[in-house]
Amino acid sequence: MCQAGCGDEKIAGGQFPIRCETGVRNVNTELAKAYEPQEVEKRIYDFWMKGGWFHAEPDPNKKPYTIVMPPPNITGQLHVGHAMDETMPDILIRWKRMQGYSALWLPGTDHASIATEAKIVDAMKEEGLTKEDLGREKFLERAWEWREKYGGRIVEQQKLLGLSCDWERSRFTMDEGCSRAVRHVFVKLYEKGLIYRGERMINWCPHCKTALSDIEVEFEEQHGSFWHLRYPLADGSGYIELATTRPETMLGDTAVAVHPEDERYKHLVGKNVILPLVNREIPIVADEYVEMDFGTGVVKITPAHDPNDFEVGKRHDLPIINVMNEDGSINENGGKYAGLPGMEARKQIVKDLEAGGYLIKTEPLTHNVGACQRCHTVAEPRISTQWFVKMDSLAKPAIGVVKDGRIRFIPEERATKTYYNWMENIKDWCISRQLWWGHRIPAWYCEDCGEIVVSETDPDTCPKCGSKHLHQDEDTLDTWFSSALWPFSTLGWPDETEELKYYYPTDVLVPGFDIIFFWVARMIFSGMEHMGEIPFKTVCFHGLVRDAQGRKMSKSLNNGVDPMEVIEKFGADALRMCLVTGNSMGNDVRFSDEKVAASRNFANKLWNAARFIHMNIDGKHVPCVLPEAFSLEDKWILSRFQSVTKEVTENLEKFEVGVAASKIYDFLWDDFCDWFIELAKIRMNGPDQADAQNTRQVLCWVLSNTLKLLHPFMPFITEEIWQSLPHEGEALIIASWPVYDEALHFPEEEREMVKVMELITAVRTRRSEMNVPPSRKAHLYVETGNSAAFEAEREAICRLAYCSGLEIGESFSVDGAVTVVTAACKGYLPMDDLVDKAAEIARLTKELEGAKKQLANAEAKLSNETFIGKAPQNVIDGVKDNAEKLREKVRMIEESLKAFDTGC
RNA sequence: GGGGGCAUAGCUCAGCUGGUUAGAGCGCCUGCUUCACACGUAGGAGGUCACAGGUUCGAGUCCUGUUGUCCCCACCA
Repeated sequence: MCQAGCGDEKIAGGQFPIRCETGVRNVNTELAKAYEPQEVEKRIYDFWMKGGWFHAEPDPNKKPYTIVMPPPNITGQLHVGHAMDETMPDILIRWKRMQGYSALWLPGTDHASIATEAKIVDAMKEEGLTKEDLGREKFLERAWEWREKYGGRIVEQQKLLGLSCDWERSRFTMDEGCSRAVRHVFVKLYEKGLIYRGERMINWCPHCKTALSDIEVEFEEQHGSFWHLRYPLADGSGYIELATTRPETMLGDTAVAVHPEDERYKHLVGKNVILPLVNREIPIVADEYVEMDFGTGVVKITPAHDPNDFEVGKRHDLPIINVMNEDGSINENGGKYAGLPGMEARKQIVKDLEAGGYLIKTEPLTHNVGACQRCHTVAEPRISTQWFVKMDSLAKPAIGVVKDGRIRFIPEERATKTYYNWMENIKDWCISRQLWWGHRIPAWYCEDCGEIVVSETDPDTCPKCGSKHLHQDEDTLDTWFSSALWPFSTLGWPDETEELKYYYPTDVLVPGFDIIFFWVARMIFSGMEHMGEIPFKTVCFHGLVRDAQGRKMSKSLNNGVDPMEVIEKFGADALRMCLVTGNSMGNDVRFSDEKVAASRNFANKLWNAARFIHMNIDGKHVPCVLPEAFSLEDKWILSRFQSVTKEVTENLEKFEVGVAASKIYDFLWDDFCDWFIELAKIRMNGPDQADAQNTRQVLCWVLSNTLKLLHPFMPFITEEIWQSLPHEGEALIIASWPVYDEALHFPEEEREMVKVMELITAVRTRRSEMNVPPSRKAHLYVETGNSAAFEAEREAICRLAYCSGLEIGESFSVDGAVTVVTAACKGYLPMDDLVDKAAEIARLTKELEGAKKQLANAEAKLSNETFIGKAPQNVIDGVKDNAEKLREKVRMIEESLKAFDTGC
């Protein structure tokens, strides 16, 4: 309980004493010298949860501010990339919440159809089970169990990171509402003719046994072979030579193509060749797709297993022979090779070709091979019946809203170019997957009349023939089909909820660059199509988090960083701060323990500043309000605080989160701790009780308000300390964000204080250069035309510049003294025994040269008429001021040198 | 093949629409058992802002080219 009996209770277990409105506090002993985040973070998070401050409701008196979380996959646990995904928005949300917005930070998880299914299949393998053994229903039961287990774990980890999400509104891409939205969209697009089913060339993963969209295929450089083959002409007049990287596909060859202009082969066009091993007669066709310069200029055409060949096949009306099973093995069309797995077939076919004399040579070749994004199995192009979204009409408005600036990308140029490039060349989106875990396609086939029924509700009868024999399409939807609806499906769409009206469109999205096509682009066209409105106003792309050597984090390198370990070791605040300081949007970030340690040190610095203040206010009546009267340094720190408040707010508005963080860091460490606290010590130990009290109040006020600025970045430690200081209001998380106050801006006093600080630094530097220990004090004479600031800070100068005494005046003549010169004054330190006159003269001469050079520079500028004519006034004034200072400095140095000459 | 990023101190990186003397963290060197903090404090060394041109009164910043490096898209069998 508070000594003053105000009844205020402490947040259980805090290291600091009770919080208290009156400012009277218990005297605290035995505070840990180093900040220990583990205990604090847990307790503070509970405190926030109990306070209900993460929850947002539509409120007509407030402006909405919305961020939806990129839903992490439920495949496992959080990695440091997620920490990046989530820290940035959490900073923005906490900031906006403090600014009084109804700030909604909407979390959730993604069912991640293919990724999750693959994991479950792997896990089942260990039990010796396959999907088919279990059957669809049992498999889905397992999947939901998986979701319970891992979805929950992710949320726990996000809480440890300090995310201030509205957990009550947490969503899952396969929950009831999202599933309804998915069906609604599917039916709507189908009815508009924007979803169709058809037989097309698609990418197929033989391992996952499903179709993939184009962007789910990643090209990897592989070392392979280039087999040069000879196909005999049917008329026995010779051979035609060609080369291939996939000899097994020859089983499905239905032609050989050459370029129509190729003189070497013109005479052969129209003739036939005998396909070796298969003995099928296939034509030689002419097609411009063939590049004359590559290989022999002859291409074998396999329309069923190559997208280009498929096109050639269409142009020449070639038969399509599918020779591959779902698992990549050769099917019955492969004759004697039927049943062989792809690689086996390749080996056997090469062997047989060689034996038959059809193999000319084998060359090594590095080429790009498409692989499944999930399992990295080589993807096979394959003809198959799938569902597609027709893209061209959807892409147009999605390009438009970025072009006209309704949606802004950051970094702008880089992101928009990438986006346009993709959107403008977009192909139809293959959305069906031969998987079980996901949204099942809402299409039913009538077994009697063949009618396809696409419906939001499960149909009983065929609307065409009335048959009851309907079966649902076996396939599920691409996992991104549901995440594309995330910004509005999570707000209740297709219902017209209050939330949807209030919070949509959302404000910012903070995704990684890697999902610009998968997710960002698709949300944009979905938002436009279904809501008629953009899904978000700004997209801030962040870069990749790399390891200390700059390598991509990957399982194979085992260089991934577990954010939970980092939090355990350094604290969540340190991790969060580390992820944003010194970074700019869109650029990759290197992660190292040293970097987190730097942020941890900052937390500790803050902790100790608070500890110092507690040592001075505990047990005393210190309200956290500004005093009536300010000293020079009070005005200086308050004025600095105003500037920082203004700048940090502006930086956040421009999403310059890294710059904002460094400004708070510098202010707190350099200005507040290294200068203001040091100055405060003098005043609080001095005889002037009123001034000592004022000092305490200013210390409290500045720290308390700086905590507000820092809170979005380092929420835990700031809340902990803020609660321990005299404060108004329940919690820092809902305190008002500081607003720039002109009444507390003192530019003149700031400049005066800087003069004093420059003198102190100059003296310290000179002493340090001469290796004088702080214990050895020296008298200081300060020569200045304007003594007010130096007089006001007399005590400070003595203490911080290690003076035994201080005299301030217009002119001194001091023998055997070390001289320091700043822009505003000259100081003498009589240290006869330490003064090496020759060295002093050399040093002063060097300094004079430097000053003269700078002065000449400035004067040259000022005498340049075009500069005066064209440069803005503030720049000219700056140069003028600087020249004036330099002239004074030159004069003072010259004077000192003269004194040495005359020996006085 | 097309597009883009990056190149600034020993290392990792900031540097907004061009504007006074280019900054930070870490590392390094030198003082300091100063009554918040050695996860500290006070100083110091260290940069031709990749290279070559150009625009401008003025360029780390804008333009062109060159080199190195990384990424994205396309996918020549």
